[in-house]
Amino acid sequence: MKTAIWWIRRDLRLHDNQALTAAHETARHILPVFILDPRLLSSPYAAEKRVAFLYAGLGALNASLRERGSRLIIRRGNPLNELTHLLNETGAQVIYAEPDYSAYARRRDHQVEKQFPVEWTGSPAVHPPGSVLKSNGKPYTVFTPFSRAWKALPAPRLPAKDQVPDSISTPGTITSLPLPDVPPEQNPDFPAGEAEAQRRLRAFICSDDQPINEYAIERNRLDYSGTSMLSPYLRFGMLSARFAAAAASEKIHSPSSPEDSNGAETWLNELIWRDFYMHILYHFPHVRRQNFKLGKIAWLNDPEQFAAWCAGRTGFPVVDAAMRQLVESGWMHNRARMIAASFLTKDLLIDWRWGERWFMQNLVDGDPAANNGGWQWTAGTGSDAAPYFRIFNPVSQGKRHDPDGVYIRRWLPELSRVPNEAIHEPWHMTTELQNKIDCVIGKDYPAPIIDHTQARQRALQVYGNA
DNA sequence: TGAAATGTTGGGGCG
DNA sequence: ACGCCCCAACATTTC
Repeated sequence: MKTAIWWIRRDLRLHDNQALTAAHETARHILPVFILDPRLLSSPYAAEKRVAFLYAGLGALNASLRERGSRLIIRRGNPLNELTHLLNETGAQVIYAEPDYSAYARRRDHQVEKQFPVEWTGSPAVHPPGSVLKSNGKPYTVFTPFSRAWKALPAPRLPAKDQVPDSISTPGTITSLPLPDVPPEQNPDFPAGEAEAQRRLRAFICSDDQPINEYAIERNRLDYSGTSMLSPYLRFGMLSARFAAAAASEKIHSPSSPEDSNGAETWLNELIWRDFYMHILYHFPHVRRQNFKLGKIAWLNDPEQFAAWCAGRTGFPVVDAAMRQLVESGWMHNRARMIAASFLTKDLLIDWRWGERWFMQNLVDGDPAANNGGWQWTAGTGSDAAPYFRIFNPVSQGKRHDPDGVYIRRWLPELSRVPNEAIHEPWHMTTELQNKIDCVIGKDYPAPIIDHTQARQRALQVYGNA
């Protein structure tokens, strides 16, 4: 075979890339193609920061392709049309691509495979949807048995180091749009590209301090970077999920000390949750629109309260810190995601879909499956969701996971002078103190927009009816 | 990967 | 020594 298209979608990497490997093994020439799809780039769920991260990732991928004598070909438009043009221009005989699982992606890919020969290979999941099923052939809807079956599959193994082809031949005649401009300083916390992803993975698992060993305990701390912060890289496949899982498995089976496997186990479990939600979205695509379970919930959907939540002005410090972290940095600690989501759906009784959309509009790592799964979990409407009566108390969550208010002060500078005793409930400060530290509640920082105790009772009532 | 309400236990103060 | 109360600490149940 002469020429193959490597259609890149959410696998912006050369390492452990099965589509690239398959193309390289069968074709003399490879066209690495990325199609900018206006349907996705201007969708109501698109996020400026995520698009910037994607563009920066395309730049990084292009750079490593150039080191191998190749380059990235950028097109813009409807993917079916663009692929038609490319196949006509180049005479390529086959397309290699990694599957994707959202409803839109599957419709798109189905159209393409009806017209052209496509070889689907690899997966953004560790174990692709369809590969983890109950003995009756049906998908799991409960996490624990899912994870048991997942772990019973052959463990993913680290691919050989020399697996990345050192030379990729790409015809020079094919035209490409220029690489999209990356707004400067857009994602300072997340430099794009697989080199950075690999560096972070190594720092997390292999470096001297090995944060993964403490992950079981420290992952819940908002004021301490105990998480891997790899989600954006996994989202765009700058890190292969299979590669990450293999690294975690290796750590579990040969830990530096026996108690160290605990952290790696816990982290692997999070990768399994990621797979679980991809499988759920694949088997039950309607979850993007509807509750997986529970009837209709009588949401209040107050637009002003929603705006306050989005802006981080609810008057509950840990919630507001989380929401400001999201908007300012494009990322939110997972514990904070649960706290913020519980507050929106339970305390404010606002439809989880509103929160889901806001997260998608702001998260660098925003992924339809994981984000939807997380929201339905917290709302109590998902498969294997938190029970409806599990309602987070924003004050006690703050005290437990940010005991000294470091996280709160990091994102809410107006509270920087509030003493530790009051940092989680600043409305308890005396007016004298408020004046003295120049942080008047209701002026410099909002008073709580609801009474949590009453809101909790109300949520139990409303959810009880559903 | 909750939190609040309710129940139980046991030590210590005290008459 | 004993019974009684209080209440913190822990356990269990409920939402």
